[in-house]
Amino acid sequence: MKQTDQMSTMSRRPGRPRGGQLDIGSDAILDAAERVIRRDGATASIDAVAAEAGITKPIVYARVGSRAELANALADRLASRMITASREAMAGRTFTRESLADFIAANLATVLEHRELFLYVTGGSTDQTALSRLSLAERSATPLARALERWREGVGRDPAVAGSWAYAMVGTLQMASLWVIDDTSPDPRSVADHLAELLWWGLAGERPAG
Amino acid sequence: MKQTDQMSTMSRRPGRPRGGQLDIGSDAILDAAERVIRRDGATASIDAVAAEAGITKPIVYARVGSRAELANALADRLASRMITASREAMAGRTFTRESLADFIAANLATVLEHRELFLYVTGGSTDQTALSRLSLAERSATPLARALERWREGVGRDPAVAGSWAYAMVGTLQMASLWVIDDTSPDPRSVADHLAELLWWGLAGERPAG
DNA sequence: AACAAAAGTTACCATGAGTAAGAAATCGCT
DNA sequence: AGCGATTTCTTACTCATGGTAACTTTTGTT
Repeated sequence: MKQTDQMSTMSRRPGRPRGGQLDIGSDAILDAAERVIRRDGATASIDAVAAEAGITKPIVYARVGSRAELANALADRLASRMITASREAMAGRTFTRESLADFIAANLATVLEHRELFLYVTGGSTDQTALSRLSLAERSATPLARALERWREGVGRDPAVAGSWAYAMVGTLQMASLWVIDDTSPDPRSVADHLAELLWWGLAGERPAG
Repeated sequence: MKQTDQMSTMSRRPGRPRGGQLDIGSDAILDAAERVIRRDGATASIDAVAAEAGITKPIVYARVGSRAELANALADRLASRMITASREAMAGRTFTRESLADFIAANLATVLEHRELFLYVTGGSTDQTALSRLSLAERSATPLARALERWREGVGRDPAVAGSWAYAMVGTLQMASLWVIDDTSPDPRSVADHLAELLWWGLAGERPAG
């Protein structure tokens, strides 16, 4: 135990480390960022992330880039978890109003599991441009839009609505997530049912008889 | 013209001003904030707002409060403009799919008129809690929820969906606004038509015959 | 006239993003 | 092997900004 660089709380000496390079890649930094955000909330600083990863700030910049790029990478992770949860909820099921409600509920549940991370990636810093604030949205909306396009073509209806519908659903989910997180809403399952009730008839493309 | 405090670029001397008090209220400060945000974008600082109003930072804090409270007050203004635009678009019309599309288009147009202000109030600073990020949403969602509740009761259907539906519509509008602002979307009128197509059948509460 | 209260500006502090400068290891060339 | 160039870190800094304390001038009160 005479080695001094075993503990993550130890500070390394300056200069190139023995062995040529630290084995801390961007994945480990993103893991550390998630831990810090979960612990300290969405105000987590880059310094705190670096400390959690056992490194210093300039390494964070070297590995993952600026704060906006960090948020972007974390948005990717959160989006892929939401997509995974959605797929599981829909796996092998036909598209019905019930499965739509379960799809929405799965997304709300995933956001609730990652409350602070969601606030971090959607909150963004003030200087984030409109484009960068679309990042999380795009990651979810683009595959959704593709799926809607194919389906609309399949049922012989105009596929041009797909993009708007995908962003509408993502916006609905984001706002509903915020509402649920804030705890002024009914329970998530009810919200999911209500949203499915709203969206189902339009999505299904069926029409009143009259 | 021998007075020295005519120009807004002049700096006043310290101490209580002659006459007892400056005649700059919170409205004038909010006006200044809107000008600065329109000119400099959503990154406008409190100092810049104060300078535009011809005063200094502590006065901004005395009159309107912290940055979050400033954003809140500006959110009120933007929300009331959107509500006004909506009312004008819907005035004296029955609720049809066309009027719904016009309602959505009016909201998108208002956001496009106040592009940077919209980004300022929805973007928020990193430390804003979930609750404060709901502020603009709440202001639009609450009256909308009331209207939906009354209408659902009127047609004899469960009014419990009103809250969820209101937040869904606000979320849809916010995300669509962001997409349209970012200029990667189709033209706003098409987006409005697509969104109306999605939402109309659920809102109308009509059902397929089969 | 003297003093307290009010209402500003200036000057400051704290924090945090991002970067330049310095230190210790490795690599490459003779 | 020896030694400078390069790499890869940490430290230490700059800069911008939200927020506040300290100071200054006018007004009101006794």
